Amino acid sequence: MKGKATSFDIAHRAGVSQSTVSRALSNSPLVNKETRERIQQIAKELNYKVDKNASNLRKQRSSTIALLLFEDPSTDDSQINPFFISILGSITKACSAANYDLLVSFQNLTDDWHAEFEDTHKADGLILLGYGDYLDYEAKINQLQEQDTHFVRWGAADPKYPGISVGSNNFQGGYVVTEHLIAQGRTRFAFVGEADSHAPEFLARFQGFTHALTQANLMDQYFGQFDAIFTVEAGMEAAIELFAEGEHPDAIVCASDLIALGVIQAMRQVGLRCPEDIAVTGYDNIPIAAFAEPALTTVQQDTKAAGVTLVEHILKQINDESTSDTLIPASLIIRDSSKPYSKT
Amino acid sequence: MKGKATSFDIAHRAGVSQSTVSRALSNSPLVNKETRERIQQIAKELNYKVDKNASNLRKQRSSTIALLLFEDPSTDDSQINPFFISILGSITKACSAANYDLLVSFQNLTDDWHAEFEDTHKADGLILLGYGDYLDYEAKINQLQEQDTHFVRWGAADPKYPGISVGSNNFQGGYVVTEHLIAQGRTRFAFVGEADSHAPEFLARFQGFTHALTQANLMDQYFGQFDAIFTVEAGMEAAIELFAEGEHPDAIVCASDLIALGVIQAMRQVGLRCPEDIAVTGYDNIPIAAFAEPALTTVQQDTKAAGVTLVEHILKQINDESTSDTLIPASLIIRDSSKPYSKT
DNA sequence: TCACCTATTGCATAAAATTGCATAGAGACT
DNA sequence: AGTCTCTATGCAATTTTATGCAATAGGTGA
Repeated sequence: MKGKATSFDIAHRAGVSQSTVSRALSNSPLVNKETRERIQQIAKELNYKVDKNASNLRKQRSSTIALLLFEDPSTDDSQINPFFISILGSITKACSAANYDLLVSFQNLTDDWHAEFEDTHKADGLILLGYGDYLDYEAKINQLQEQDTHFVRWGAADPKYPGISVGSNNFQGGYVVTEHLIAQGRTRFAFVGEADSHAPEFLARFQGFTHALTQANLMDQYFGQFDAIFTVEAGMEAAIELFAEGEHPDAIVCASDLIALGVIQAMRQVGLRCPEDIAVTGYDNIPIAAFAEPALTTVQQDTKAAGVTLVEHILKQINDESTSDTLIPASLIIRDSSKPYSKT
Repeated sequence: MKGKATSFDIAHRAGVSQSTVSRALSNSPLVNKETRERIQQIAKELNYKVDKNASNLRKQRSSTIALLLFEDPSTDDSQINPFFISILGSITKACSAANYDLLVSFQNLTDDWHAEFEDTHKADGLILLGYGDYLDYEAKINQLQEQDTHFVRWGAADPKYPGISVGSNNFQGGYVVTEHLIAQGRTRFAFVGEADSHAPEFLARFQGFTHALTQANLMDQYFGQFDAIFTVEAGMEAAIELFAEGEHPDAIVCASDLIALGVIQAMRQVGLRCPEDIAVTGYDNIPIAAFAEPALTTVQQDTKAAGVTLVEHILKQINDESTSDTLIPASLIIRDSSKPYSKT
């Protein structure tokens, strides 16, 4: 009774060999239905659970995947991007649906994470999650590839890096929100948010934005792009700089919801109204967006699909099936901050 | 060369036995310094990593702890309470500092999680995280206890449940924020947020609130407590109900930041100003709180300490040291929404 | 010289499951 | 009866590491 029961204990009680127990518990057709049920019954009575370590050791796979989250070291520890949290939720669910466990690790970029997980058989594959240039660590990615480690990374496909990626279609997101503003009658646009290779997500949104403007022949009234990292403060500062120019646009597309909230805050300070004077849009659909004043029009990334797809891809790799880069479409959420003039 | 190197490969190259390799790599003093260094050198060259499964099997412990997050099934999948996310970040760091891995699992309350982790040797201990009444599942907690599973739960100490707990001092948090408002000259108080055993955290905040009022002899001007779950919408609805009574308080203490934002929203709709007419305070210090209009006075829970303490406790249990329930103090963050009348 | 001690190292085993191969028994067909 | 097939089961090897115990070598003191 003392100590956990092993398959031998069950074998003894059932009067069969231990191997039969193992087979019965994995529902092998090799064992007679009645014996199987009897064994399963005894296992339940003894509250038996297979020892994962022994099982993994023998099978040479761990039924575990590791999630490595790379944080922007510039931000506060505790302020993890809510977007990743949301993906995290959907990843855990997809994993448990596939009977996989999930190891989570928040990395700082200096760790030698590249070999730790699959080499030690702690995990069968890795999911790499992070924004922007965490993949500067090209050498490590290359090493993963060389070691035949299974991994998927979050972000846009990039020929610079080996391995496959799953990402959100930021170009399309930037495009649809701009298209929407144009349809509402806006013509003089500005974009707030970094738009360089350092922040590829923001850059893609910006490119979708300019694509829509070009298509609508509005580039001659383009007000410009103003840098801002993804915080409220940065949005305020960028907007103040923008308004310092005297004239103002009638629509501002922002690279994130927090930036947009900062822009609206700054507008309030200089006496501009949203959406009457300037329409403002965000990106991410954070919980507060619906309750901002005015309610924020924004673009929502499908985090559920993102998580599920990431897990699907890594499982395929583990099973030696082929996969390819995937882009997940984003959807427009229309609220008050982009209402047309006429509504005033 | 093919396949990962094992300790036998190293033993072969170093011309020693496998046992010596094992000892050398764990820095055992039993092996000669030079041999040890030579072996470590070879291990590095071969890019050798101990197989966790074999090691765990032999040692009968996994150096892994499991984090079980219980969600409120009523809320959206992807909207995990940011407070828990923040704890999650600090837990992962505390774990990796202690050389433990972290398995994360989001549970729904129907799973039979109670035995899955420690029984299968996937983890040496469990951290149970969740709000309110997830512990209704008293039977399962009791079973954990009976099985001698190591676990710590988040929340207030509660004699009803076995096992130890680590929690935030919600009573003290509710008390200090109320005390602050009193010091600012407010006298007619209301509280918005559920205050029953279903939401023990909110209840404790409420009790801290009434304690402060009683101490200051302000209970005769008490406006009452209005139910609201932790969302913006709920806050708005509760405030509307509150204002329907004709007169209004001059201070509203809310059980969460989102509720407070809803209350302020509702005030704006009926033409009441914050803080000129009514001071409003929140709880949690969510990222948006500093940038709300007005900036929100709130109470911040020390998530870093929370994570570290949870991990400390579970490690102590694993090492058979004794631990006891712990309460972590919260701190007041003063911003504009609680400014005194005089400032108007 | 012998007994004994110390410092290292090797041997053998245990940890708990999975799985290829061998085999027993039952039934069928010649 | 002999052989063949098929199913269900058992045997034994395998996975990799950690560790108690034995063994060896070299030195020391009586």
